Amino acid sequence: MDRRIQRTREVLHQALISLMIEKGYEVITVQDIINRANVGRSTFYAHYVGKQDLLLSGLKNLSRNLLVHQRTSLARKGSFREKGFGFSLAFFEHVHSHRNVYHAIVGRQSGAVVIGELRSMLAELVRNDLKTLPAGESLSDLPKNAVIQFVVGALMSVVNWWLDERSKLSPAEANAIFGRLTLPAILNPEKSS
Amino acid sequence: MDRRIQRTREVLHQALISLMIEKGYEVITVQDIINRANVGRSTFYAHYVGKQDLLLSGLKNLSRNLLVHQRTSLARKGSFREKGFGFSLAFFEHVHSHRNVYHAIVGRQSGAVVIGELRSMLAELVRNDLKTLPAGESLSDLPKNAVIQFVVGALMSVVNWWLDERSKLSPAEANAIFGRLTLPAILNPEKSS
DNA sequence: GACGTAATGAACATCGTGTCCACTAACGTA
DNA sequence: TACGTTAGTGGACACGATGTTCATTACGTC
Repeated sequence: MDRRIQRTREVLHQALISLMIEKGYEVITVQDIINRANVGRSTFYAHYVGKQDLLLSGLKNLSRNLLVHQRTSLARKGSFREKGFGFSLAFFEHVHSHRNVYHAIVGRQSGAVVIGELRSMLAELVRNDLKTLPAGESLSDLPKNAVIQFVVGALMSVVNWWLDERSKLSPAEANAIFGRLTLPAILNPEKSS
Repeated sequence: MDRRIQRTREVLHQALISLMIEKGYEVITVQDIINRANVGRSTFYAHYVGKQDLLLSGLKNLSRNLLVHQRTSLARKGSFREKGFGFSLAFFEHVHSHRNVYHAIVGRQSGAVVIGELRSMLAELVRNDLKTLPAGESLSDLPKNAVIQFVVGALMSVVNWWLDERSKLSPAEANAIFGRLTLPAILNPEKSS
């Protein structure tokens, strides 16, 4: 691909991210972005239809990243009960290393779009993980979609809290809390031990 | 209070709600609202600073409503374990009777603001309810704020799913699912029976 | 080095915003 | 009922963001 295209897209993404950290996604205008990126107006529209388009194209990376982590985790030995969700630790680590951006995304004043996109991304991962549950190991009389939405909501909530607490805990610790909150509800208690 | 003021505010609220049902909150403009309400532009700005202000003032009703339900529930006899959260059934019922609006609010394309407001409202209620837990009856080594955020997230998730499923279940049934998903995590299992 | 494509920037019409003001209508009260 | 007060009206205005167009220039690629 033409280097000019790569450079332009890269600089636009960087501009968006730095602006999100400063003021939050919602209030950013296309004008802000092209000013920060030092790019012509018509150039922007030659690549993206608007700021939302630019944002979503950036989330593709995250998505690919998490899918890889999930796959390696699923490949490991051990039951679901022992491992928990395969992607969640990777997610907490990703949040941690990009916590500036996430703070702008998840917190107040930002990102119905982003959050919606994140949720449907995570829902996909949760659905994958739950598929590996042998029949009888889960409380399967709960509607599956309800469970998936529940797990995603719990994950977002813990992340939200974690970021608000200035991330005093490590990703692993936060992930453990997530597990303790969600696993009791979806695992069959009698089968334990 | 002057009748003209009451009428103007009422008609503006109605306009906002009907527009939210039609197109979702985000894309509504002040122009839309005053067209629908048939009210002068300057009149709108004499009452509210923008569409968000109008929206939030409408949420006050819901908030008062839920607080009342919670108080009557707390007054009833019975342990937390038996009753669950005092406000949640009332909330599911409120969602059910205004499901058109909630569908526009919770679903895609809408309401980072509304959702944020809802969350902090619900967080307040959850915090109240958790205060009634006698020491030792809960898994208190989990950070309290994490638990609160978790419960709120779970509630929003179940509501979200419930609305997406076209609300085939009754409010009571949805509330039961909510209870089964969240209570196991926050109640001390050994103390049961 | 020549060709093709990307970037530029300036111009433009359009739309929503928020404010202002002189005028009119409706209200509450004495 | 009459009167003073307050709310609503509608048109005008400046401003800023949007999204498109086009002729021109700069840059990669082969």
